[in-house]
Amino acid sequence: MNLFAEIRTLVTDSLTALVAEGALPSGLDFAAVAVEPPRDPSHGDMATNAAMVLAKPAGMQPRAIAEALAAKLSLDARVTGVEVAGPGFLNLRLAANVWQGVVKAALTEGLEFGRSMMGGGRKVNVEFVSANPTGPMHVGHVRGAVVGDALARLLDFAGWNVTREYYINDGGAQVDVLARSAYERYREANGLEPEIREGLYPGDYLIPVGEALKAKYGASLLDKGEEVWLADIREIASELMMDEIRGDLAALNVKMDVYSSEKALYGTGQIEAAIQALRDMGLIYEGTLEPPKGKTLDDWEPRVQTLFRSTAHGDDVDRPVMKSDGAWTYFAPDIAYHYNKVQRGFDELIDIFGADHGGYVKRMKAAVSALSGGKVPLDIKLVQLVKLYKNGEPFKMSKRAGTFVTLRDVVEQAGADVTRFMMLTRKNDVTLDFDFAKVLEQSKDNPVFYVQYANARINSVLRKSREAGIDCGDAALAKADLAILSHPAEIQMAQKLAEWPRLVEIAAKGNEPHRIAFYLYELASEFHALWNKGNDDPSLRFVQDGNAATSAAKIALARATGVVISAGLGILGVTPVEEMR
RNA sequence: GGCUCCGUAGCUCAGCCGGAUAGAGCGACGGUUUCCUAAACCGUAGGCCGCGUGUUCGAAUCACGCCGGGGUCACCA
Repeated sequence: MNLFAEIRTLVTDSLTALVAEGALPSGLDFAAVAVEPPRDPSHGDMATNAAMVLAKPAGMQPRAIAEALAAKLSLDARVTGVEVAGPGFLNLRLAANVWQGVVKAALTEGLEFGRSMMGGGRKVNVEFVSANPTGPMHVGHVRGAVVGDALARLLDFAGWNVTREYYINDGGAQVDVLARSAYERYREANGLEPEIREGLYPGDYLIPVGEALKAKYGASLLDKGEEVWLADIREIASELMMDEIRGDLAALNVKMDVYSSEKALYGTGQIEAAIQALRDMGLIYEGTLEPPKGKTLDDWEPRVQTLFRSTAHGDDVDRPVMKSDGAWTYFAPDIAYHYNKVQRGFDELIDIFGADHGGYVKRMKAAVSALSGGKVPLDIKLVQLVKLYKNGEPFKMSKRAGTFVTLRDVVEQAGADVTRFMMLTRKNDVTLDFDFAKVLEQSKDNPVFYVQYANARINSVLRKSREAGIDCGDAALAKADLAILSHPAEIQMAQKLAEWPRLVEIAAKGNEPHRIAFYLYELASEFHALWNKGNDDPSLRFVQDGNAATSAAKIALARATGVVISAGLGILGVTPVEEMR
C-alpha cells in the first residue's frame, strides 16, 4: 500500500473527470503532477502541484484549476479538507482513518509493507567489489561492498530481478606478481629465506599459501624456474585468495550470485568477438593518440595502437584496446565482460567503482552504449574514500598486512551491522569519516544505535504486553480498534510510516540506498518523541493498564513502526536488535 | 590543462528529476525522570545554500562561467 500513490491516482482521476466535463482542455499530460508530503505540517497532510504544472499547457490561471480540482477532491471520503495556497498549491487534509489504515497495512503486510512493483521484474545486474584476487579485502573495498549489496537488496524490494556479480580480475600482470610472491612463501615453507623483492606483495597472508604449495609440491619446485611453476601457482594462489575474499564478504554479510572471471574470457574468442562487434560498427581503428593536454609525460612517445572510437558515444578521447605489442589492454576484456552481461539479457547494468576509477566511467558507458545499441543503460556509482579515525585521530594499522587496514580489521572492531549502517550514512559521492570509537558509542550521535534503540524500545513494549496477557501477534493487533489512535502525535507517527513505500521508490529510482538509512533515523526520531510524550501525557503510553482495547491499538502503532524499522534495516543488511540492556 | 566529485548553521552532513518561511545531529545555552529503558525528549540561539549570469510564475535544486578543495589523466590493472 502506497498512500501517496493512491492519492495521486485520486488527483489524476479527478483531473480526467474535469476534462470530461469540459472544465479543462483535453490532451493534457499529467506526468508532472506530484503528490508529496508538505515541508511544513501547517500546509496539511499532502500537497499537490497539479494546478501549477497544468496552468501553462491548459492556458488557464493556476487558481482556477485549483478551485475546480478542490471541489472534485473534497467529494472523496478520504479527504476532509482542501485549500488553495501560495502560488497554486492544493493542500489536502486526510481523515484520521486513512492514517490508521496505514498502521493496519503495515501489520497485515508485515515486512512486505512498502514493497514496490516499480522495477516491473526487469533484470538488473549489480557488479560490485571486483577486488583483485591478490590479497584480503581492505578498508577501501568495504564501502563499495556495502553500497552494492544494499543497492541490490533495495532494487529487489522495489521490484527488480537482481543479480549480484563479482568480476575477478585474474587475467593481468598482478596475478603473476601474486604467483611470484607466493613462490617466495613456498620457499619459506621449505625452510629457505624468502626474497620479497620490491614490487612483490609482502603481506603475511601469503604464508598459508606457501604452506599449501609445500603440501602439494613438497620441495620439487625449489630448483625450477618460473616457466615451470608460474601458471600453476598463479591458479592455486588466486583460488586461495578468492576463498579469502569470499570469507571477507561473508563476514560483512554480503553474498554474490555470480563470480565472473576475466581469465576465462581469454582463449575463448569472447574478447575478439566483442572487439569485432565494435569493428563492424566502424568503431575500431588503428591510430595514434595525442598526448594528454596540460600534463607533461616524460616518457610519452607517439604510438600506433588499436583504438576504440569511444568519442562516438560520449567519451572525451578514443581509448586503446590493444597494446603496441599486440596484447589486449585491461579495457578489452572489460568490454567483453560487459558485452557478455548485455548478451545474458540484462535490461539494466550497474557498476559500483571506487572514486579512483572515475576516469573509467565514460569509456565503459561508451562501450555498453555501442554494444547494446543504446538499449541497456549502465549506471556507474563511484564511491568516495573512507577515512578511518579513532577518537578523532587518523587511524592506521593492520594486524595482518602491515601496510593496510583490512576489511576483517574493521568488522572485528566495529561489527558487521555497525559497519554496514555507517557506510550508508553518506551518499556515495561524498567522502565518509569512520571513527571506530564513535560508531560504538551509545548515544544519538550514533545513528546505528539510535535506530536500534527505537526498535529495542518497541520490543520492550511488546514483551511487557505479552506478559500482561495481551495478544501481540500481528494478526491480532491488526484487528484492534485503530480509531483509538486519534491523538495528533499518534497520527503523526502513522504519517511517517505512510512515507515508507514512497521513500523506497525514490531511493530505488536514484539507486540511492543511503536514503533508507536517513529515513530510518527520522522514523526512530518520531518514535522516541512519541515515547517521551508518554511521560507528560499518560494517555499516550503504549501500555494502558486495565484497558485492553486501548492498549492493543497503541501497541499496534508501536509494532507497525517496528515492522518498518525491520524492513528498512533488512534492506541495509543490518540485523535488528531486540534488546539493548 | 582535460574529465569528474564536493562547497548548505561554529563542526559533520541531509535536501537537489524546480515549489511555499532551507532541515537534522554534534557543539553552545535553558528545561524535562513517581512513568513502557533519561542510552531518550522539549525549547532557544545560530544561514548572502561558494560567487556571478541565465532559464522560469518560482532556483539550494536546472544551464553556462568563475573561485576553492579532493580524485583521476596514453601500451597499470
